[in-house]
Amino acid sequence: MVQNLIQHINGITPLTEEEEGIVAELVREKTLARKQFLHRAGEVAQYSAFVVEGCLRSYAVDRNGFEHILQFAPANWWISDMYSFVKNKPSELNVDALLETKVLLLSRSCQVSIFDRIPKLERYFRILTENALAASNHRTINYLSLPAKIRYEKFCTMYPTLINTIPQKSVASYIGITPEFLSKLRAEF
Amino acid sequence: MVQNLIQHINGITPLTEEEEGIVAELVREKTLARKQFLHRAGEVAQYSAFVVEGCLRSYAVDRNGFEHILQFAPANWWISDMYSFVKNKPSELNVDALLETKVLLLSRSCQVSIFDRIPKLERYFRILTENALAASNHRTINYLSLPAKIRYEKFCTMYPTLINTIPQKSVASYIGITPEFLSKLRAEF
DNA sequence: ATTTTTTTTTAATCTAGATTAAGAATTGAA
DNA sequence: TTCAATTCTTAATCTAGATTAAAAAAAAAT
Repeated sequence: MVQNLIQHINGITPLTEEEEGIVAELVREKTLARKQFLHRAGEVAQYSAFVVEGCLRSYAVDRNGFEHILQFAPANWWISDMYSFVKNKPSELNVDALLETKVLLLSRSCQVSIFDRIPKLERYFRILTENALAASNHRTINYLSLPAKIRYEKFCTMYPTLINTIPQKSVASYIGITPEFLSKLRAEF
Repeated sequence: MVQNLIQHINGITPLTEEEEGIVAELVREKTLARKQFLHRAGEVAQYSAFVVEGCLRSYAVDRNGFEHILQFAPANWWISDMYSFVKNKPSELNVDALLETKVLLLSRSCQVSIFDRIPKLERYFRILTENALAASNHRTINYLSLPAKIRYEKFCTMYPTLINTIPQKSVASYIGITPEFLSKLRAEF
């Protein structure tokens, strides 16, 4: 389990064996059943989760009860409610499991305290956050400038694995359309 | 000029006088005329810019020639094409000045090399990037779950200063509607 | 295996917001 | 100032995608 995370970190900022040991002590393993929540809207997000196996999602529920997915996290991705996690304030996102999922949990206080002991980890998270921001910007531009059909096609090429593992209505929620309309788009091949 | 940046950094990770001196040597001052480009789509973004005075914007141009604004940067904000700046690849964004604007430029190579000498600066940028990602996530959720009228109202309360300094069509572009439709929304008060 | 729940499809109708086109108002440049 | 360019408004028409409703299909749970 922890080995997956260490490999991921080593791919960005190689650690010494001692540092690897410290990382292993910082995180806590957890298995989430399908539909089990990691974080609920209104609470303060205590943890950021590294997905070892399975898939999580974060999403908001609007005033009409519709869900809007912000992020999918398949294996080797981090997920949290960044706003809540960083500001230590309650926020609007839920995080739950789309499938049975194994995660490693890192609390914000652990994370922040480790940055002084292992600056490499501050670098690791700095780089991950830069990448996430670049990806988020790209998504925003897509959303502003492309019609639904092309957003769907791009989703398929971007997340080929997810297409076959998560329900189609989740894809619709992520790309910002209704499941009925996605069904219609797919019917046109 | 540089003093504005140093104050901004000190608000997040206080620097020693020596460190302040190093920062001052790293950045380059520049004044951009209204409509002057800092970065053009298709080129690699060499610089991240800290706005001292005025306002920049980043935007993409779609296949029909329409502009879609990703970010405004008024005083005390950083702006760049994060994807291009970080990956050192050409990207799809333009950055130009909405008004005459004074900026401080920091090259990626300078930035990265300074992280080893002054880890506080890596922390500074890590925190800024976390905040930017949280804000970007919030915008995505708004875009997925709120109608145009409410997105406009939120924009007005979020950026009260901008409303009176930038053209209304730029607001429309940012919130993802046409200028004609924004005009119609405003007519309903 | 059977039942229940969830997901997907289809189709008719509706609407938020786009498009097109002109004129009016602002702004900026010379 | 005056002229040219840009921005804003109004109004008619159009459309991508939403809504509503039901039935069909698939997946979970028992």
